[in-house]
Amino acid sequence: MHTGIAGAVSRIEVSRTGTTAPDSRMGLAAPLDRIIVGDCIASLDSLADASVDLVFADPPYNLQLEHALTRPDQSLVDAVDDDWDKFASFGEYDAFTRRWLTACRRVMKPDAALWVIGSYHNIFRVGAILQDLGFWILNDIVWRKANPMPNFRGRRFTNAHETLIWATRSSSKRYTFHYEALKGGNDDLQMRSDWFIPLCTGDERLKGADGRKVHPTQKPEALLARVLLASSNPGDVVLDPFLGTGTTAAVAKKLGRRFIGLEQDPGYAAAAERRIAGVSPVTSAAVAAAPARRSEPRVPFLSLIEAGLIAPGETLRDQRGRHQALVRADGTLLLGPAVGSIHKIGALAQGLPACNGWTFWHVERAGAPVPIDDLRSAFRTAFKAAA
Amino acid sequence: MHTGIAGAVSRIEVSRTGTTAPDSRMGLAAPLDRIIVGDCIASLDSLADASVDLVFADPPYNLQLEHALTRPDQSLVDAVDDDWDKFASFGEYDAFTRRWLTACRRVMKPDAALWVIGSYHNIFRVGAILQDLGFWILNDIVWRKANPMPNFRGRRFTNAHETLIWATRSSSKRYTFHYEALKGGNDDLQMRSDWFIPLCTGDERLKGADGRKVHPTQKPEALLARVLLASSNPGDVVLDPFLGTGTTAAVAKKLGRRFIGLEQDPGYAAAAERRIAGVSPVTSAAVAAAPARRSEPRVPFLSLIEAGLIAPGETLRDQRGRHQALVRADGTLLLGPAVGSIHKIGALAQGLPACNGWTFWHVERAGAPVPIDDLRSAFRTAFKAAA
DNA sequence: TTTGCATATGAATCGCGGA
DNA sequence: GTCCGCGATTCATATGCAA
Repeated sequence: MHTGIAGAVSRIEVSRTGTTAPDSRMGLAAPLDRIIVGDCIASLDSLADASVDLVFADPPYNLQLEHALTRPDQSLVDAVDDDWDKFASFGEYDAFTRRWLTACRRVMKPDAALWVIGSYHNIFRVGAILQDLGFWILNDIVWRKANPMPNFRGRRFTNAHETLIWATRSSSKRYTFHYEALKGGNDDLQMRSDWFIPLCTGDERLKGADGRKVHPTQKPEALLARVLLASSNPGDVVLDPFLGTGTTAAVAKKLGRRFIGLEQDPGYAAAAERRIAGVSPVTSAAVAAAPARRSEPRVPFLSLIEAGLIAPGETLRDQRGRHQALVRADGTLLLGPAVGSIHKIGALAQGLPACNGWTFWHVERAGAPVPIDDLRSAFRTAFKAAA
Repeated sequence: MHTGIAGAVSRIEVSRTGTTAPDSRMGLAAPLDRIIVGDCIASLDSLADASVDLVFADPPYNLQLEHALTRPDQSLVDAVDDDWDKFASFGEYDAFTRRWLTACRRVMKPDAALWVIGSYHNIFRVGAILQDLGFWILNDIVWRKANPMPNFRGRRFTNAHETLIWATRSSSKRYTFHYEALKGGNDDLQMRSDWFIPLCTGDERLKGADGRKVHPTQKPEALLARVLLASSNPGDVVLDPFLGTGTTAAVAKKLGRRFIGLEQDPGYAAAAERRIAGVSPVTSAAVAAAPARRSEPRVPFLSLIEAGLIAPGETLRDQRGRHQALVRADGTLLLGPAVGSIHKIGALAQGLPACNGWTFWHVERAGAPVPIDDLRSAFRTAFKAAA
């Protein structure tokens, strides 16, 4: 599937703004916004420990595996025990998978995440090995293709999807996920695990001088964009160990992320280089981190009283006026004999184990109930303006 | 999760029309249209070689739940915490998987096929072991749930699908696939690998005397119907090694297939028996693929950006140009310091409690304002076949 | 009878930061 | 590292009761 593009390239500087990442314990500097041409494992081994925030991998389909699988003799063997000779090709693919995943794991920061995309030929093996290595699967995602190639012989279902696995380096709880941003771009409904995205065609598809596609499995930029928007921040370092013609790098540049691209094939790397050079980043306002409720500064309820937004002695009620509590000067609430935080007293009032007091309690303003969360927002706005 | 159903049952005859299959090389008769209560492996070992045409397996998923989960309203999610789903390690789960798959393989006819359903917790392991044992994967199928449980903490994508693997016993090319029937039931389009089917709820869901669900993971009959119609013939013997409350058997009976059901739990088996007794086979003329249910063609605003119909950084305006907002790369809008969906920001701009962003916002095309709803229509038209 | 509101629920690996 | 408390978080259906 090679075209006539480019010759031997040992290292390609992709961007004039390329810099290096801070030294790590290994004392090596990671080359940012560049493509490293060479063996994937060797290139990974040259990177510093804990230096990347996100990995996106589109690993190769093992040709040897394909060849071995077409052998006609498997039906003759009534397999109960493993026959090494028979499964040698799977074993080789597994060993390769284990090597590159292990190498990726080393260069990932502790809270980094990894994405892998594959089809039924390889994704089950990749997923099982991921788990064996200690990665922690967060979701499997289905890329539903808008326009898949039909099954010409009519012997199977149209292969209309590919599978992505999203996993953290370990089962530690911290990872990047822009939940609210994705929800906001989806009619205020949380984004599901099935994504409907067209194939990479038309102008987006890289063509050689002969008009033929440069790479057989070029992924759509829309797919990478959703991955990067969901699970990385502007400025994050995104590593693609099988860069191909550079979709990951192009989208990373467009969205204000840094990238490290590894590619064995100089032709692909050269095509990727030219492609990336032509990418203009979108404006920072279009990609700047959106304010998430979780990351907003904490506001003690007491601050609202101190700011005069709520008076000591006022009565708080729930939306429908079924529960009420008295505001004390110290920022606690009084309900019968009980004194406690807005959350504790809200939970107590409803007989529930927990409660978000900010959204549960209301004060009366101009004859209508106003959530105290609105007062908190006003406080934050005023505070920001003052600061 | 047991209900008060039934007591000890050693073998349950489900149908008065039950017969036995022809003797095999092992000289054992397979009990047809019956449920065998007992250990799955032992029961499989009691069946004759090469005696079944199709296997459908819904094995334990090995879910690894760490804590109780509550909905935002503090109600408790009734999770799958049954003993039968607990395994000490991946290694143990793998060994279990290898045992039952190997046992199934023996009782499958040479041209028989097998289906397994699972989630990301187990399906990668199952798929890899399938391949190791010599099964030949034909497709992986995605069951897209119409009404999945949301992700209550907003920490991941909604887990909106499960995966099925369809595989033959070996790489032999012969297997049953009713391509034309499925195509006919799908508006004369090839049936794709992503199926949109609702959860099993309402009257179809088996309830105990206490009104609670009998089985935590009962599958929808529509799913089994599509599987059996696609990959089996009337009169074929369908084996389910994890019958549960009998969906496979009930659909098999309805569609004129024979079944062998294995179930460890006498309570589940008894419920299945009663259920199956109430099933009437449909006339053979009516045994055709149920029309595919089409998902609602909801289009995320983000998809318009991904498709290049709107560029990140563009300005949206209302019809008369009195309000404007900036399009962000993630499909949210930016208005002053506020970031939110097209609906939220539309409402904010007008000072209204709600707004339909699709009709409110416009982009400029050829010097004239175009509602973004028109772009959505264009997107739908371009990809309507896949909805 | 119809309409509308309140409630129930589904295979789920479902916080985070400061002390 | 652990502990503790704040406070963030849900969608499509089905059903039952009230008006």
